[in-house]
Amino acid sequence: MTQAKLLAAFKALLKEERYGSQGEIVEALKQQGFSNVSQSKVSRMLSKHGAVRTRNAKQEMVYCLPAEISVPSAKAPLNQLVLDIQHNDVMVIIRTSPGAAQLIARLLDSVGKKEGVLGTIAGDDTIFIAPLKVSEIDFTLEKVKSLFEAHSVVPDNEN
Amino acid sequence: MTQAKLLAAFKALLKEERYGSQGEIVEALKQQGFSNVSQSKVSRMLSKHGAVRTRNAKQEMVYCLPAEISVPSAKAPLNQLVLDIQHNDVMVIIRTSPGAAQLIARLLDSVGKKEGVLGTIAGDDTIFIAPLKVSEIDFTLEKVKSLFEAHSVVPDNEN
DNA sequence: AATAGTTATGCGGATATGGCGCAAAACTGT
DNA sequence: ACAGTTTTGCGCCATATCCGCATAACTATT
Repeated sequence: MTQAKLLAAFKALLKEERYGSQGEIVEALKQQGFSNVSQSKVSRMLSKHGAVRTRNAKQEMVYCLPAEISVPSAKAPLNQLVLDIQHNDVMVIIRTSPGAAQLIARLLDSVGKKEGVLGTIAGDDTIFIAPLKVSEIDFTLEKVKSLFEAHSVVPDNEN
Repeated sequence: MTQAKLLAAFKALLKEERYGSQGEIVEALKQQGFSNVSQSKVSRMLSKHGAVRTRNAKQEMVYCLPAEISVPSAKAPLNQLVLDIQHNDVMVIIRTSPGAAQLIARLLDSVGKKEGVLGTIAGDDTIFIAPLKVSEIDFTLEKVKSLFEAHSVVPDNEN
């Protein structure tokens, strides 16, 4: 859905740490083709995601996401524990909130081969995922991402 | 709320392992004063909570809850990881889904003294909680319970 | 303190989500 | 095949969330 893409773009913008007003964010998003963005919507997105206004390297006041949500709330969904999904040619690496890696890894193990996950190993806040086939790591990556990214489509639920 | 009470009563009934049909469950719940229960509702509650039909000690087919929800879903709230809260005179003990103890303990630490939590130590699926004051452990217990038992609805069904 | 730029929010309407009863279909064991 | 039991599609309703609009609140500067 476009909603998920908007969110991704939104977060990416914040990561750049160079937008000083909500108006600029609206502008940037529209530039990317998102038409349904208004200042009030951006305001709400910002507060919803706990964004803060801080000074970047140039001493400008800019919006950014807090480095790390140290402690999620009791009613937050589990996928919020997944902070980042990286990969190289042969494995996928997930960073999680501190202490959540074991749990998330267990979840990944449970979906297992259907999602292209051969196995996982988890520390405190990091998980290594071995893809079922190294040559098809893109498949694994996509499956893993869709599992955690904000309300993805869940296309296959069948045994 | 009555909804929460219904759920609690429902789970309690299943724990007894002596109800062999959905009709019996409806009957038992009505007996307890819940009027808004229908067979189809029970059917949906059962599947939503992953109840299974199994044989009890008397070899009768009865409904019961699986011993342990091994892996929660990605969009389930964190409080669903808390499976049980016990206590004695001097400490509170929480059991969690496997691998979730570290995470939940961290959450408890973050609420800290305000909620009567002096400190925690966590293994894989168990947490020991030291109350701020042993003499006021009831306070701690209540706070901890309310933190997680807000509502234990499981938004988890697919297939 | 006035001002201009920026942000938060109350309001009302639009959507999305989830729960529910009904009834019929599907299933189960005998 | 049958009677009891369970599931499920459908439509309806309650609730929650989202959103644009307009305006109030706020901030920094002068």
